[in-house]
Amino acid sequence: MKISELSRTTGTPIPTIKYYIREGLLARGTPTATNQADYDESHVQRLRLIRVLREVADLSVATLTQVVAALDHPEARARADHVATALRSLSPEPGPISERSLDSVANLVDRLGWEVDEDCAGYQSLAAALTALEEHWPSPLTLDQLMTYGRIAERLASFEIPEDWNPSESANDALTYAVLGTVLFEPVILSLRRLAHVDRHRRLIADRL
Amino acid sequence: MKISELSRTTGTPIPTIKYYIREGLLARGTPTATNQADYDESHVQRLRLIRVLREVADLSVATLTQVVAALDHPEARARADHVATALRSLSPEPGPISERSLDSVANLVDRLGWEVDEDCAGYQSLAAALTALEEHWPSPLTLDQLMTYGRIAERLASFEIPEDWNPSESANDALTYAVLGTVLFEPVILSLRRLAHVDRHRRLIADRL
DNA sequence: TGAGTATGGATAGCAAAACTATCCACTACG
DNA sequence: CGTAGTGGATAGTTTTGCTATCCATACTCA
Repeated sequence: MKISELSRTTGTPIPTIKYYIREGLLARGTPTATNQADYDESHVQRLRLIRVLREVADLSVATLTQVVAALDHPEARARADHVATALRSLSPEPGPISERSLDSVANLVDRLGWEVDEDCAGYQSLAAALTALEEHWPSPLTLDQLMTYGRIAERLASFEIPEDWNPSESANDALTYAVLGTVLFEPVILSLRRLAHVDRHRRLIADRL
Repeated sequence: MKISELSRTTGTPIPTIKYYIREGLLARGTPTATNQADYDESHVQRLRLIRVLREVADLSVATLTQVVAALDHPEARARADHVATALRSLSPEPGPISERSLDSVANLVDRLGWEVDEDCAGYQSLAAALTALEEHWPSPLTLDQLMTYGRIAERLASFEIPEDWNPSESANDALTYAVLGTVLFEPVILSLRRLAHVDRHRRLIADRL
């Protein structure tokens, strides 16, 4: 497949494709002559992924570099760790983290019985989020409140990854779907929460009259 | 209070403050001479809010324009609508929306018994999120699955806005807290979900051995 | 076979966003 | 009185994410 066809099937301008190649987001085609290279299905897939992450999830090219590094680097580790690494690559380094928040997270994870690594997806960004909360929100979040959030997250996870879930054939596909699922489902959850808040506000105010 | 003090107490450089004023995010000080103006506590508050929304939530200045418009524009509408408007201003216009997705949202809201406006916070962005899902995720989301998400969102909302919740004294404070709470708590929820996913992956893989 | 278009690779240019710096006429303060 | 600070305007800077141009070569098809 030539670059023009790659461009046509993915709807991405040729200069943009060249740019992604320069930035290392997309592999070079296999060269067939000094100025000729061949692109295949894997390029189409990758390019589609890049476009979704850029346009739907609004990830920066710098973050995408991390993501493709995680995808292309299926080292000899357990499958679960892969997913953790891929997901972690989605959030470009978190803000400042306080000791207190880090303790809270450790405590929470312990009490929930989760076995997660300290540098896995969500761990540091949760600590950063709690630090921001500490700093800018009037009342501190108690461990009990955090536990409630944690159990809701558990409920979400067990609903989203059913008991009979099977990892895809290829590890690469598994990672791709983990990444894609994360960025596609998060907006759904957040929008629903906002909607639920609006409804609850309305309800409580109506009750009061 | 002079601008230098405003700068010192909020840690924002003077040129940046001037920039925010130019952009309409911050009110001008009350002039006391041709080149002298007075800033007060409300300026400090607003500036702090701006910094949190910019640095923690990474909102664009354009979006902030919407937010402050919502905050400064407490028209004669019900309190709940205010909150809905303020929250809506947080998500700068959503991507493409399909008919199907819009129907799904209407259906869902109906079945959940929510009474929310079609142009309130979350409604359009949920439709956009579902459209993206339709387009980029292999299996479509059934209404039952959506309902499950919806009920989890309800649980979240009723936990976060307790029965005895009281709107703050001033409407402006209420809106500010609604906005601030939204951007501060969303990362907590998303991080926890990612953590829960990692744990569940690990668990399922462990079970399989 | 040769005219015209396409290709890969490099380099330069561009537009938006979010500041940042400079300037100027003035004022406030010690 | 003089030095530092101020409000307002205008211009410059940096980063990001593309686009556009160039050139030597190669493919395409009349």
